[in-house]
Amino acid sequence: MTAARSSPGRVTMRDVASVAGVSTATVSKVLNDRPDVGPEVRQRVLDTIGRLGYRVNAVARGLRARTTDTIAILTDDLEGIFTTTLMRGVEEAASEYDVSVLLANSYGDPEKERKHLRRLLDRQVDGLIIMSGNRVRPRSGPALPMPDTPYVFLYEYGMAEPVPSILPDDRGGAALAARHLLDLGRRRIGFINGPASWEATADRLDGFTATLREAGLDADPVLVRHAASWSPEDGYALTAALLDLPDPPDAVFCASDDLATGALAAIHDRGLAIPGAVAVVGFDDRSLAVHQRPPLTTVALPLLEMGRVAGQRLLSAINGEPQSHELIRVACELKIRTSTGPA
Amino acid sequence: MTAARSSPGRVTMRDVASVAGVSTATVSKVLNDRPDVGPEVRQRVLDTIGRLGYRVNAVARGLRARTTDTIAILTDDLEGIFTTTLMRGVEEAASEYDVSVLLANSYGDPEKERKHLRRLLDRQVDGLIIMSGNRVRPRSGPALPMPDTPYVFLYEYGMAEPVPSILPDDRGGAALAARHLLDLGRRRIGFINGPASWEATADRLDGFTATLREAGLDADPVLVRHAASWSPEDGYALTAALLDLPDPPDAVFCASDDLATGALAAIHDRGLAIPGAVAVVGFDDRSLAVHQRPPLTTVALPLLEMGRVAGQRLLSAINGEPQSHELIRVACELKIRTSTGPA
DNA sequence: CCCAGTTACGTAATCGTTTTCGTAGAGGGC
DNA sequence: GCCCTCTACGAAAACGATTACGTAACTGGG
Repeated sequence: MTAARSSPGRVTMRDVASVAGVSTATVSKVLNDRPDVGPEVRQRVLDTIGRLGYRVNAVARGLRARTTDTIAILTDDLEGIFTTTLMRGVEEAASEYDVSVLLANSYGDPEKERKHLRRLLDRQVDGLIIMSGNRVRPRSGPALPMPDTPYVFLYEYGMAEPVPSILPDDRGGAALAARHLLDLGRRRIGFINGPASWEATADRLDGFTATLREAGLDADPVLVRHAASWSPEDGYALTAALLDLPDPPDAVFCASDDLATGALAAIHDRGLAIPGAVAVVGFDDRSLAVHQRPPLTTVALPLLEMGRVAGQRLLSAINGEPQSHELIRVACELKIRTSTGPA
Repeated sequence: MTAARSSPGRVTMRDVASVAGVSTATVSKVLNDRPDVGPEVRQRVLDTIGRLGYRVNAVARGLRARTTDTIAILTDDLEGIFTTTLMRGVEEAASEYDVSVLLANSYGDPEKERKHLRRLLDRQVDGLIIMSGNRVRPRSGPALPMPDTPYVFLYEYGMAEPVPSILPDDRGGAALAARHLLDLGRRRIGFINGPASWEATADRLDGFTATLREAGLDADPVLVRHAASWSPEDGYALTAALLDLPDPPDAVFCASDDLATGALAAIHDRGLAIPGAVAVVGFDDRSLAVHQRPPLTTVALPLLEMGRVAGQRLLSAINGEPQSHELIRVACELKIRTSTGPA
């Protein structure tokens, strides 16, 4: 008279059906909130489900319904600084829709990437988030043709052709920094940009100069430098060079927190006050920014939000909404700390 | 005469079978390397698979074969400092066996954790890695009963009852540090431990004192302190207190890199040479360790290896090998940098 | 009172594999 | 030539759900 089970397997839909005295079709309808099932039968089925502890088998459901409620994140650097936050955003968006997230790490090895991709497609994932650190080499879509599987590129620069993709608003972020410094009364603002080979640097430069121009003052070309790398050492050297100028800057905007770290050191070593004599703004908002002395004002990459947007966009594409191939830029946020302030 | 497909769906096993002039059973046998299929038929099937671009449907296979070749990582802090490296280790192990990894993040919310767990079990994952930051509250297994699903706890302290779990060898790691300092000729070694509420601190203390005792000198109780937190500030304060002693230490071993960072600052502020007057060893090997001045000698947590071991252990349990409930400790490694050295 | 239209449920096909048997034919020992 | 054992394959039944369709019972309008 208890559960009608004897085999060691999990309790299945047929068990529920037979105990509740209905057909499996009805049980399925109850589970999926179909309208054509009476209230008392529905309740009876629900009760039996509870009593037997029935849980749907997502694999069987996936086979029949041709959807797995699973998306995958394909990354080439699982340990990258920005990776986890991006992933968290994606996971949050997916969780809201009861979609699970598969993880695949390629280490940047194209062979491994293809292998993972094949395996994911074999697993019938409903969609794909393709993510990597800032790669420079141009790409033109997934490594494998995926006729029916939607995808979104996340934080991936240098796409050769239009694909659905999510990037930070580098231009707007740089503009935020410039306007902040202008608002504080700084007028000679230096800009230490990253290596020109990085696509983001062009936008950051553009946002910077455009904002100065709007304020009526042209960016002094001598105050704008491209670093050879993103390292603190380069930040140090280029800042030192700026300070040696006959007409040195009263503020330095760096295109990364690492560069800004070097800038802080250079200014400090000159015996100049921060932000008194020279204000400093970074970019990225890595955790090191807040631990600088003084704590670094910086333009935060909206990583969490980018991940969320990527997830939402992918899920809406999965749900059949028309997939645009446009590039979406997510706004950066200025984190004001003590490395800037009234002169 | 080309592919026998007209419907828009993927090419299926039946298509391969009909084109190759065999039954689906035979195709399946070829795919799974069963012995009972002749060489010429096998080749013919293989060729057709290649020509049609057939790929197995893992969902259907999973339904029938009752195994999904998927494990899940359940974490409560996706953005934790140690999390990604642990995950990478798990992913590496899984990849070797062609097993995919599902990711679930609970933010430490037990309700969310249960919800995720239910969903994962519905998805018929073959096994579970349960992972979190160093949690203090005692736990006694998964949040939900999982009759047939193997699991391994990874980097989870304070388990109330024996469960399969993986931890770093805290005792051995501390011993490594102590022996290193002894070998360098240090004789008055201070130990700044973490909060006593953390299970790891007892083992680290034990490894430290045991090593001193083996060397014939007892640890001076006055040189052993428990910090109230793991913060650099506490490291600074406690180190300062040790240095103020009438008979101050010639080396300080800290139970975390953060504590050690504070220790370095305190020693530096006293105008004492590092490692000349006082040597410093940390614990964890976070990336900040190498960026200290001087670069910090530290006991590295074997995170990657722990992840790998957890993955391998889980997979072997999945493959039917008897699952022991013992706790496995993975050896730490001493990273010698310049904060230690000849006196 | 009849009949078309709902409503509520069941039947059975189906999703794409794996796997258990069954069996035809080849081969071998005697 | 008989029987028995392999070998190589196919037929068909799962696996556990979803869903198109069929149909009995009920409804209400005329």
